[in-house]
Formats: sequence, C-alpha cells, structure tokens
Amino acid sequence: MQKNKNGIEKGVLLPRPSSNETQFFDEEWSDEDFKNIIRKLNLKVTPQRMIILNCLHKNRKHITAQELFEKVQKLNEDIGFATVYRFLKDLALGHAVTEVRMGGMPARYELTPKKHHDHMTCTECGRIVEFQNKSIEQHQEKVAEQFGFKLTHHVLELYGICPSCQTHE
Amino acid sequence: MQKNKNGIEKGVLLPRPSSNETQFFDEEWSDEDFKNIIRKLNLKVTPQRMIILNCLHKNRKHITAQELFEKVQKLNEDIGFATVYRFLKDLALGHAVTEVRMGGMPARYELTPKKHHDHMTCTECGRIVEFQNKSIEQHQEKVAEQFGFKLTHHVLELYGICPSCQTHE
DNA sequence: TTTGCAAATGATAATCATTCTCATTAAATT
DNA sequence: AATTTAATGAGAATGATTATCATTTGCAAA
Ligand SMILES: [Zn+2]
Ligand SMILES: [Zn+2]
Ligand SMILES: [Zn+2]
Ligand SMILES: [Zn+2]
Repeated sequence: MQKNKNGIEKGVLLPRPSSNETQFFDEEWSDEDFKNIIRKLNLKVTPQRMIILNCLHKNRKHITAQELFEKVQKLNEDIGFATVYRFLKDLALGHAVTEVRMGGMPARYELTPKKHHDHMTCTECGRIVEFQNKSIEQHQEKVAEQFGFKLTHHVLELYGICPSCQTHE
Repeated sequence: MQKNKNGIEKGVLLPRPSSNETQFFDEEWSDEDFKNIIRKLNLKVTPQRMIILNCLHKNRKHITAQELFEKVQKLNEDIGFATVYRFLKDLALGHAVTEVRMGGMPARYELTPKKHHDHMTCTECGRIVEFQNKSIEQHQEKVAEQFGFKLTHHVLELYGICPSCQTHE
C-alpha cells in the first residue's frame, strides 16, 4: 500500500475535517425519495434496500461497500454482503449512486446528490472538497455539442495539495 | 458482464473508428524521450522498460496491462507479466502514463501526452473522443485557487451517446 | 576489466475486491 | 390466498492486482 510522508495510506478518506477550506454539501432525503429511486430502477422496494439507502445517506460520504455493509449490519444482523454489493451496483448503473475509484482501492460510493457537484482531493491527506462550477459544466456541454454527443454523466476529479499539507511542508 | 443492446460489452474499447466524429491526437516519441521518462522516475533504463514504452506508444491507446503484455511478448519472449505490470504502476505513480478505469474492468493505460487532453466516451459503443478545452482547464485552476489547493492533475471523463449510436436508435 | 551492491526481473503464490450460483424467501399483482 | 417473478443470503468462484523471493542485471568504483 502506498503511504505518504506521514505514513498515511494515500487516497484513504479521512474523517471530515472541520477546517474552513473543506466543503461538503448536505441534502435532505426522505423515505419517499428512496422508494422513488428504487422504483425508477424497476426494482422492488424491500426493507433491505431501504436500510441500505438510509445508511448511505446518514453515514459519511464516499463509503466503501465493505464499510457500508458494516453500518447496515448494525441495523439488521441478517442483511448479507451480497445484497449490499448487488444493490450498490444496481444503483450505480442507474446513476442513483456515484462510484468513485482511486488507484486500485475499493470503489467508494455516495448518493448522487440532487444538486450535482464535483470533487477535489488532496493526494497527501485525502481531504475532499466538493464544489460546483457552472462554467465547467457549460463548457462540457459545448464539447459534447461539437462532436454531436448527448451527455449522460461525467467524472471530474481534481487532485492536488491542500493548504494544510502545503504548510506542513 | 454488462452488455448494451447490440450485445457488445459496455466499456470495451473498440478499434479506432475512422468516422469524422472521432478524434485522436497523435504524438511523436523518441527513445530519448522514453529514457528521460524512466530517469525522471529515478528508475534504471533497461531493455525491458524501453520495449514496454515503445509498445505503449506504437499500439492502440487505452490498452490493458494484459494486452500490453501480449504485445511486448511478441518482441521478446522473456519479458514477464510482473515486469509489465510493475512498470505500468511506477509510470502511473509518476503520471507518465494515465490510468483509466471504467466500472470493474481492468485498468487501461495510455502514455500521458505531452499536450494534455481529456476524454469523451460513448457508453453504447465505447467510441472515445479526445478533446482539449482551455476554458475548462482554466476554470479548474480557479476552483483550486479558491480553496488554496495546488493542483497536480485531474481526471475529466465525459460520458454520453455518440451521433452514430443516437441514429441507430 | 573486475568487483560489489542495489535495483530489476521473472516465476509464482497470495490477496482481495467483485461477481456468480443456487436454494430459499419475499414482493407485487390478481 | 395463489401465482409469478424478483430478491436474498451464504458461500464459492473469478480475476485483477500485489507481494515474495531467488536470480540476474545495471552501473559505477576500484
Ligand atoms: Zn460536474
Ligand atoms: Zn492535505
Ligand atoms: Zn483536462
Ligand atoms: Zn456510440
């Protein structure tokens, strides 16, 4: 496993720092929202799936399947790993969750927000900043038009060194 | 494996189409360039590494480690899979190659071009368009400034339906 | 050129995220 | 309630990636 100079595994998400240079968007989600998500994917509403979606929402963003499984188990012993994994995949296929991969690490998931945002990640400490930039989105559409593509989604991940990691040399 | 409506595996790179809506940037690379790449990573220049870089350059872009290994073997029976794999990882770490992942499929690699570009991929047929957009790059820098980040690199992948796939319904 | 050492190599085994299988259970529709 | 079809859970299978280690090689000092 790659480590940075502090011995921290690169790319591992740290607990949310509360520093002002970090930004997370929070959103409200109701059980009705979740049921609609499931139905839109032509899947059946089950207690397992409701629990999985609730855990996805309530817990830290950018969670791995394994981590999510552990959270889910605390609410219901009997939910299997395969169910969590399978459902995450179904959700990702329908863009109801966003799958983020970094290096060869396990995929991380977050509920696709109602209001789109992109990510900027510090490669030293793993800190993540969420941002919205209308101009970038507009220029993406222009590129698509230019080649006649109809865009369905995109991945924009910025990587760099955060202020704190620049300071600590 | 996920398939689209034509039974083609989604996300698999097809041979370069020659249609006008597709765009690839080609670049010249010399053996000296390759030696410099290796030295910049503090690695030693070996025949194996030179062959691997030459194969990366000469063959289709966005190649998997396995595919590259097969190409390399045609030039030298004795080069092992581990050598190819390891070197690709070293190159990716130093951003000398760009690693692209889609779904759970094996990573695909391309020589990081001298002139940066990003990708737009058709989710139906796998066609890839490479594009350069100065405005997007500038706005990315603005976002970074806003949060005090020093950008090192980024991933921008647009996904959509290409003109040809829109037509064929 | 010979020698010494650190790095690279190649074969193979190990790891581990992801996917599959299948017997059982549950959701939705009538 | 009965029928139909999808979902579930346990575990095995898959397959990409990584690690290990004995051997070889690059490189530079003597
Ligand atoms: Zn965006
Ligand atoms: Zn940082
Ligand atoms: Zn770019
Ligand atoms: Zn297409």
